[in-house]
Amino acid sequence: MLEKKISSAVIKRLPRYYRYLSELLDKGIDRISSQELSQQMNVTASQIRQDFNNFGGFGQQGYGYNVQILKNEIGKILGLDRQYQVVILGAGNLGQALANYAGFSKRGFRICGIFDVDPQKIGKTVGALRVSDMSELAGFVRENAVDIAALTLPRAKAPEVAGTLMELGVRAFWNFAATDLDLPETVAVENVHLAESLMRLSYNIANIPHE
Amino acid sequence: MLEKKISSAVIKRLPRYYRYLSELLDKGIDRISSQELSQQMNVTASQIRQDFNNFGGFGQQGYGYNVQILKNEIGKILGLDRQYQVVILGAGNLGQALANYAGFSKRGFRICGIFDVDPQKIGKTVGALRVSDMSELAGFVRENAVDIAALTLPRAKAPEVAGTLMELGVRAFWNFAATDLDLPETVAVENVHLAESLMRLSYNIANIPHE
DNA sequence: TAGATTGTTAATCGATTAACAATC
DNA sequence: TAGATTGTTAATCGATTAACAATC
Repeated sequence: MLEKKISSAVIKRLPRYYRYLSELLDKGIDRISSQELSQQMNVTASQIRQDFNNFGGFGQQGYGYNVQILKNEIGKILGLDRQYQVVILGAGNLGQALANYAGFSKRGFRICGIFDVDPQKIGKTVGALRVSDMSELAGFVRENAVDIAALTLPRAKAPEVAGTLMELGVRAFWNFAATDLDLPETVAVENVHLAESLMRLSYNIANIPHE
Repeated sequence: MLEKKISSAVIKRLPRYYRYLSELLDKGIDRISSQELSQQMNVTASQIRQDFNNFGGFGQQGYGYNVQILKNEIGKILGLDRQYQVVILGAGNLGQALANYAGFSKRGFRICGIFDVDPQKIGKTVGALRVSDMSELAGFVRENAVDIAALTLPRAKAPEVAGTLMELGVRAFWNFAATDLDLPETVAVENVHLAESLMRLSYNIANIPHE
């Protein structure tokens, strides 16, 4: 790709735009200016226009933005115009919660397998799936063109399992394990470190303004 | 407080330092330089020193940092030197997963209640807790000095429940609902928007370098 | 003392905001 | 045409990196 590199600050904001645009659409609003949107989202209108213009400008002078078009374009940028096959590694509480969450499949993220090493969990039903033995993983990944692996297993096991998956061709990791994966640049890693999130919250408890 | 305002870029990095320092300590390493730490964490040594110096400098020239002391200091900054009473609002998959996760209580976050409106769920056992009826919430919060509310309920209900909790004196919200809460500056809000995290991952799938 | 490494100032880089000409 | 609002350039602000004097 020869397009200008988009800064990660911009990418982080796109899903939030997408959410607000979806809500506007649900309310039947089909047109919005950067000014109005900035008030609803609590950001500057300037930033909104700069962000959208990274991708070529979806608005029209004197009019604003068409909500449906803008939402679609941002969806395409985010890769939401296709399906993804997702496997979950680790059938603990969090893995089961992800497997049961219907919202993901609605957005094109199809959870097609869930794996564990614990004989107590293997065979158990989670949502529409049956928990498989980790030993069946390699065959499954080869047969099912898996796009994304969600890692909801103990942090000690995460790097090794991620490495195996990478060798099997998986190119994206949604990492819930409390460790950094340190994979090559050619794979995508998105970390969700809940413990770190909770620490930021406790920091803010002690530092909220005016107390 | 008269201390210099710490930028949120710094705060976001503190929990990761804390994690690395904990791991070093587990390995029996009791001393580290910004240089060594920078290599392990993949950041610049300069940034590490700048970050720590926001809080007064915990190192010693010619020596580096004492891992135990540094970890303790960062822990204190993050507010990890005390206990927090946590209630979970919404006993769905995610609420149950949080309630069952032992790691939080190890760090001083004591989950003391879990609430739902669904009669099917009320009375059910989750970890060591029994799911309570949302109608008992007000009394419970008043009696238990609740510090943090984890919101794992549908986004449509989140703002109203958060408002109620705020009136009851809760000053911190760990928000898993796919919406912005828009509460006053005097309360702390930490958002965990899993759907947005997944969208960033799918963006990166289409934009990993060299493909 | 000599060597190492911090604390801190200065330089650079990047992101955000402001301003306005272009244009629907 | 007149008014509105974008796209885009320029100005500002803040965060990161580099450099080095202070000091253990």
